[in-house]
Amino acid sequence: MPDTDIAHLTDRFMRRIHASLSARAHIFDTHKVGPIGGMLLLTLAECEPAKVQDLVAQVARDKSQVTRLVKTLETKGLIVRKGDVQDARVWRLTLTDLGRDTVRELQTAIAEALSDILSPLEADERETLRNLLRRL
Amino acid sequence: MPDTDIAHLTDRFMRRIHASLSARAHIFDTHKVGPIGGMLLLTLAECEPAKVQDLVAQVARDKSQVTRLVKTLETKGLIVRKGDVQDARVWRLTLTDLGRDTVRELQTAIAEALSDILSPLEADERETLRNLLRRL
DNA sequence: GCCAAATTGTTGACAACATCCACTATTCTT
DNA sequence: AAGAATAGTGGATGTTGTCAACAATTTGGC
Repeated sequence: MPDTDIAHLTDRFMRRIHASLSARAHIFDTHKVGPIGGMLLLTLAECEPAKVQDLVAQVARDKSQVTRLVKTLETKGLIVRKGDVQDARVWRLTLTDLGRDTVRELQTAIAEALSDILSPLEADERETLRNLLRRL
Repeated sequence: MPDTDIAHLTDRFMRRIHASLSARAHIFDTHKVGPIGGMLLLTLAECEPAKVQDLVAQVARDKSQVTRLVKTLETKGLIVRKGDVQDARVWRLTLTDLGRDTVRELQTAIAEALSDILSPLEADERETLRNLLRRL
């Protein structure tokens, strides 16, 4: 019963991250990728070459949404789609050089924002937070 | 730098809560309050009688959005607005009996969803998670 | 080999949510 | 009393989320 407020606290935490990032979006989001577009790029940097389905699983969004975002990212020249040789249904997504640059910018921006927000926590506390979240 | 994934993990966590709740929304959300409408009711249950501004601060949303949600909650008969005696600009928001019932339903629904999602954590671990989040 | 079932990605339609800005009314400051 | 600040409302617009339908392809049983 008292666990209820965890949802509220998490929401507030997420909102702070979002606000902090969009506040300086004009600096790093030069391609107007948006929050979820950024997430896609970041996860793509770890799953490369990924299927659309991989991204769907990672970012936990509807596949239709991912499809559309992938399309806009492609037209912006940040990623490329190649047909898979084994399965004609799937597209293999990879980052372009431009996309990789964008990923680096995103990573430093997020790191800055989080080090700002997480400042009240010590290093080991952040570690336990990360571990707890990872186990969920 | 390695703190970057905390944002991603938190997002996934929040999405799981949201999905778990909307999956059974048809059971408890009889008045179609929606996620943020529910948040407003829950926080109102703790700040009563609250100003719109209080809710804005608590749920970290734009005030115009809160205004509109408050209006729909009022027309649904879940809350009532009374003019403040000391400050003619502010409205004092209170829950109706119907609203209080809804809050109870929401609380049990969220408790169920969270006990589901938080099941991999022990009780003391949930406690530390809550404490860490609260300090942010 | 064949067919039903499942999977992958795409698209449309629409609702919910978010953001920005302007505006009125009221209070506070000095 | 004048100007700045605050509370709440409303419009306009864009983004994100959800649902359902669809074609193309693969998979598994028989």
